[in-house]
Amino acid sequence: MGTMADVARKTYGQFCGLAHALDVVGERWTLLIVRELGTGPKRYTDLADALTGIGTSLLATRVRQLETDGVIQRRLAVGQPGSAVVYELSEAGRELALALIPLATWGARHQMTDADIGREAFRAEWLLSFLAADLTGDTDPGPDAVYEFHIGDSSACLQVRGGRMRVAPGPAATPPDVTVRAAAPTVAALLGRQLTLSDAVRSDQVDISGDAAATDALVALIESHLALS
Amino acid sequence: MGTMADVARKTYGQFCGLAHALDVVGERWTLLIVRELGTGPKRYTDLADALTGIGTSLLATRVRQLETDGVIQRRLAVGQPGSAVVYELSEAGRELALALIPLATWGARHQMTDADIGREAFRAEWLLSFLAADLTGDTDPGPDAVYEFHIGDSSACLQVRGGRMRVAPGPAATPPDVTVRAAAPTVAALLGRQLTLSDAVRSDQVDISGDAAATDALVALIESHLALS
DNA sequence: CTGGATCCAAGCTGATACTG
DNA sequence: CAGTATCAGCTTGGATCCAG
Repeated sequence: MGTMADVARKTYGQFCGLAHALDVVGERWTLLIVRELGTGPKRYTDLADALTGIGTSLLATRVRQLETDGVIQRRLAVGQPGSAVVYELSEAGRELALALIPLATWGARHQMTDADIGREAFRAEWLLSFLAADLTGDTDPGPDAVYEFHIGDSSACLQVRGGRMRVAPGPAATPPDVTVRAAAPTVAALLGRQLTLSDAVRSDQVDISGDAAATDALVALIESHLALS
Repeated sequence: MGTMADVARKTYGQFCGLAHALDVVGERWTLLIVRELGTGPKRYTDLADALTGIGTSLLATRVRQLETDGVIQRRLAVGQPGSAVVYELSEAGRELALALIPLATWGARHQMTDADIGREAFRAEWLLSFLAADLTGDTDPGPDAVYEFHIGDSSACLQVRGGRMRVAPGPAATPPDVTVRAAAPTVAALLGRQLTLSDAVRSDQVDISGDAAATDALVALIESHLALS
């Protein structure tokens, strides 16, 4: 008789785009799964690890539902060590991830204070996705380069290539052009405008090293991000 | 000892804009309340009426929480008949409403089929907000005019003024320049591209009457909306 | 008209155990 | 590694009735 999981999902029952979107991605954890997959395919345990508190059972349910709704796809990764199955966004899922950027920006501007950073989980790629999203389109991203960030004990990298920015979790695959190091509270102070980037660099709270031209471009990018956020 | 309502709300505990946004507006019904207030201040019963199924107790809870989070404001309406208290979006709330447009657009494009319209609740302003949001910026909205829509038994109007569009529920306060009438399934067929606007007009499934120049502008608006959606 | 109170059902958390 | 199964305890949500 199967698992009997389809007992008619609860919907808002409204002929409205927002209501239909929320019928699919409005439950707890669902949009955070989409966010996680926004920086590339991930395995089940990667998701479980990033989403502290979700519990294996609920994660399995959410992932299954997102798959049947066509937002994500299950795929058998090729040639990788360890187990093979990864989840990745479908085309619709990638569009959804883009549609979330304004919401995330709103949350960062109105609901996120630097006081939170001490108590909360933190991943460098969460901030970088942000910076990248904010700057895509309106700003010159500078020359092609790979920037590697180490914020607290989390690292992520930002690749600029042909005028487009891309974020990936973890250290860069190839040696980065620029490496940035900072403590999480320092980043919080920057975001909260208690500290300027130039002051942080001068006082060694932020260390930026590598190719000079790329460094200058990165500083300009970050400063324009801070200016408009 | 009061109501003991503040027993530490459940949060995702992540230093991330999206997670913080969802901490505030991620619970069931919350974003639909924001959507409802996006077309102007509403009374408690207006909200309860639009949000079929929410239940009075939960609506009160949500509204209270949104108020303490600074998304909406309670206000005593002046000189109106009946009871006085209305809810309206704060500045942060208006920004949130704008941030929801891409999500609503995604839902409409990927999760909403015309087959739903028969079973679902429907309000003309839900569609119009959409059209207005989609077209703001990139398209010439045409001359100043008031368009009144009657779709099924729901009506709403679209005001174009100085190049800006505004949507309001219900019939227009002043006599409209153009009146549009259609049945809900006809609209669904248009959205689903089973029917073109010109065919619908020719076959009297859609009736557009009023000022000729404004009518032409409206047809152009709707067709460009349908083209890009 | 604006909610509060209440009761029951459904969903989520957290922990652990187990399988291919 | 990638899940499924279970299960107790708690939190949310739904539905109905009631009060200022």
